[in-house]
Amino acid sequence: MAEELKLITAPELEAAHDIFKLLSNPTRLQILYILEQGSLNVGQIVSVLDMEQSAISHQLALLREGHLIKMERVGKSIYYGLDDPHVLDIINETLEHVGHIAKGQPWQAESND
Amino acid sequence: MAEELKLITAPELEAAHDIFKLLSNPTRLQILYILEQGSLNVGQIVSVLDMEQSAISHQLALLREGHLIKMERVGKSIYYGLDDPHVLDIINETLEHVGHIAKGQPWQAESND
DNA sequence: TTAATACATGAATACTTCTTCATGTGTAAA
DNA sequence: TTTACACATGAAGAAGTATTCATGTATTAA
Repeated sequence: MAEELKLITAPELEAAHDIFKLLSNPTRLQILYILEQGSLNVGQIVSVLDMEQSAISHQLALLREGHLIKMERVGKSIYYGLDDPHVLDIINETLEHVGHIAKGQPWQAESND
Repeated sequence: MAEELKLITAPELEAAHDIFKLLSNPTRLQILYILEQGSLNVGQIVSVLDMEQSAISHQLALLREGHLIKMERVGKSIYYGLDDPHVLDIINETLEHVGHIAKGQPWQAESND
């Protein structure tokens, strides 16, 4: 009957779900991607992504609540940086994965570019 | 000014978003997790996850449209299997990641909270 | 203290998603 | 050709999500 199937445990499922929910948004993906390249303040993130400050702040709050980023006030501005670099491994692995699809290439044989 | 920031390209962003959307659901995560252990028909998936057949079928349709699973009819039943084993790497990496959190372990043994 | 800057946050709205219920479709057995 | 079984699919409602608008808060300068 093949009843020896393993399931994801409830706490792991919930934690994984929380992470994937945070990653399932283009704005948050870009924020994490650029923060991997260095900490930025809100104004810089806003201008790089060319979005409204309020929209960025709301997304930053979600990422902060999920412990994926951390904030640090410096004078009047607030700098954000990655708090959990490991999630970038997940993002980058996914980007490599979809890179092949987006370029219409087969699964392996990345080669040039 | 740090204007040499790299952004995720639009097609990659869209593709990554599509994948993370599919992964940001507990039912779909469990489905992918058990299908990694072997192909199953719908009735088996329903009984393992203990959910309504219609709910499972809807989620299977989404995973199928996203090319993460494939179906094969055998008699009256339809068997589903992974179509993109690479996404399981992403899921498993995430599960390992959250495993540490769920078990209350530090990221790299920084200090004992 | 007042004003300006940088950012956070609550409310409202449009949009998306998940589940359930009802029904449709394909296959096999009678 | 009926009937039963296994599964898909459309519609509807509830719940969650993202953005905008308006406003609040912390910091610095005047």
